[in-house]
Parts: sequence; structure tokens; C-alpha cells
Amino acid sequence: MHAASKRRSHRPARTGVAAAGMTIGRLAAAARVGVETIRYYQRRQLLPVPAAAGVRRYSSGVLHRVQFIKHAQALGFALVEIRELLRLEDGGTRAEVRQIAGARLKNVRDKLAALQRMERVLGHLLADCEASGPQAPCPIIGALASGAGALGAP
Amino acid sequence: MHAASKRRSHRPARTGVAAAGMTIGRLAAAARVGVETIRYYQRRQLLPVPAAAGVRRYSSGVLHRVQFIKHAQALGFALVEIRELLRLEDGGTRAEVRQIAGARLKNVRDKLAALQRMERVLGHLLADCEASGPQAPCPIIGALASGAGALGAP
DNA sequence: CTTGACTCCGTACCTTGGTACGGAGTTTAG
DNA sequence: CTAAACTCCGTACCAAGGTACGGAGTCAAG
Repeated sequence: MHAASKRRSHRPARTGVAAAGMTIGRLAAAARVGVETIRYYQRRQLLPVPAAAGVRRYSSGVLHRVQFIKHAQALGFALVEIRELLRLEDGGTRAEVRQIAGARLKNVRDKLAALQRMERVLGHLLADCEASGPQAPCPIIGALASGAGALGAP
Repeated sequence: MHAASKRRSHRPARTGVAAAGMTIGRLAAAARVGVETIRYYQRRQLLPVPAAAGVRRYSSGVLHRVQFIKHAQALGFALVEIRELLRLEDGGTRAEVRQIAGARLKNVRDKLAALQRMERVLGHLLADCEASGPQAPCPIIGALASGAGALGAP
């Protein structure tokens, strides 16, 4: 529950320089993630750690990076890959980007195929179980015990 | 690399009672898993721990249980579910079995749907990237930065 | 100036399915 | 009989993506 305090909403601080940028709490709230998640991304080198001045300040560029991370996660990319994609965002070749995305797509397709096999077999077993008489031994247990209905070709 | 030693292949031990059953190493080799995996299943209560008599002995019933576990894992069941399925193997109702299998099937279908969305978007982005001119900004990076091509309806 | 909210930082913990390590005891081939 | 192989047991570690905790410091409002 990353509750965002809405204090300090306007009012450009009293010091001359106006302390530009968000604190980590406001960045996290804006990105809808926890403060700990921001720090975690910093440790994993997905986000920069601003120069320390007591309390660190974050620009909207960092917020955009967090949103980039969330979009990429939704497409299945792992954080290590996202770190590379962020690095490639300014100054990478398209071949490099395609290499990462292509590998991920292959991985997604592999998982998809595995899940489809599971879905097919599990679906059949459940249907069989519901169809067979209440006295017969359970077809699901039977298949698990015997290895029948293994995940091969249809 | 769970190398199986094939020693002790015949020869019914010299003590009168013949020390029936396999040692853990032979059980693991027969089931094609590591010794540590057997112990892990024991800790997770998927397999019984035979009464200690110095070296513990395992019956072929335990081997069948390990094979049951492997079949169930291939269908996507988690170890905690498999523990229940094993418990239901003798003396559970079909409704109980169906409840577990049904929940797992739903979970498989949810993952399947999520992966299909990823596959579709990722596939489009890669095709776009390959189709667009080498000068234009990379469509993949662009989509991640802007959130375009989000994973919604087709 | 106090009080409460926030930040900083390191560290530990969570889940899932195992794998690795190490010392002590047992067993068995030769 | 001896040496190698195996077993027992507890504990620590791995990936991945975070979450939680706790003490100390900072900051702004009342």
C-alpha cells in the first residue's frame, strides 16, 4: 500500500534555488510503485541515483524511465533486459534492440506452447472426470499415477 | 548431474532379512532426479521418510509417488497442490481432485491469455521495427517509452 | 521548537523448486 | 581390513522481483 502524501503540492520552497524535482516518495507515488521499488531499481542499475544533497531529487526524466520499465515488464521483459533497453534508448542500434526483443519473443512463444499443452491435457482430464461415473476411479488421479495423457503431440 | 551408481545390482544382502527396498541414491537414480530432490520432497511432505535403521530403505511405492510428482509438475501443478493430490490418491473425493485441477486450469488459462497478449504486441513491434527505415526512431523503444501498443484488446 | 512525516541506508525476508556443501557415520568391493 | 562410495542431516545458496524493518537524519507546518 504505497500511500502518497499530497502535502507540498505547490509552493516553490523558500531557498533561492527552489530545490527542483521530486523527492523519492513523490516519484514513487507518481509512478504508482513503492518507494522500496525505486530503490530496488537503483540497486539494479535501472535508475540513476541523484547526487546526494541530504534529500535526493528526481526529475521527470526519471519518472519516464519508471514508466518505461513498467511498459517493458508488461511485455514480459526481465529487469536485466530492461536495463539494456534503457541504455539503448539513447544511443543504441536497432539491431541491438531487436536482438533483445527477439529473444524475449522466442521465450514467450516457448512458454506459450508449454502452457497450451498443459491446458489441453488438463482440460481433457477435467472433462473426463466430470463425464465419468462417480464410482469409477478418478481419471485425473489415474493419469497422474500412470503417466497417461502425457504432454506430447495431440 | 545425478550420476547413478549401478553397484549392488543383485545379491540379496547377507543379513537374514535381506534389507528390502532401495537406498535413497537408487531411488533417485530410478526416478531420474537428484538425491537432494528426494530429500526436498520429504521436507515438503510429498514423500514419506522411512523409519531410520541407519540407512533408510524405500519401496517401489515411493518411486511411484515420485513419478506421480513429475507427471503432475508437467501439467503445471505446484508442489503444495501435488501434496494434496497425493493425499487424495487414496481416499479423496473426485470433487476435491476437481477443485484442485480446476483452479490450476484457470491459472493456466490466465497465464496463457497474458502470454498471448505479450506475443501479439511483441510480434507486431518486431515486425514494425524490421519494416521501418533504418533512420526512423526504433518503434520498439518508442512504444516502451510512450506506452503505445499497451496490452489491451486487439 | 516540537512533532510528525518523510528520507537515507543497509540488511533481512518472501516465494518456488530445487542445488550445493560439509562433517560424521555406514556399507561394501576388493 | 581398508578405502571408496554412499547416506544422513542441517544449513546455506541460486534466480526474480520485490517487500519489510529499523535507526538516524532532514524538513516543514503549527
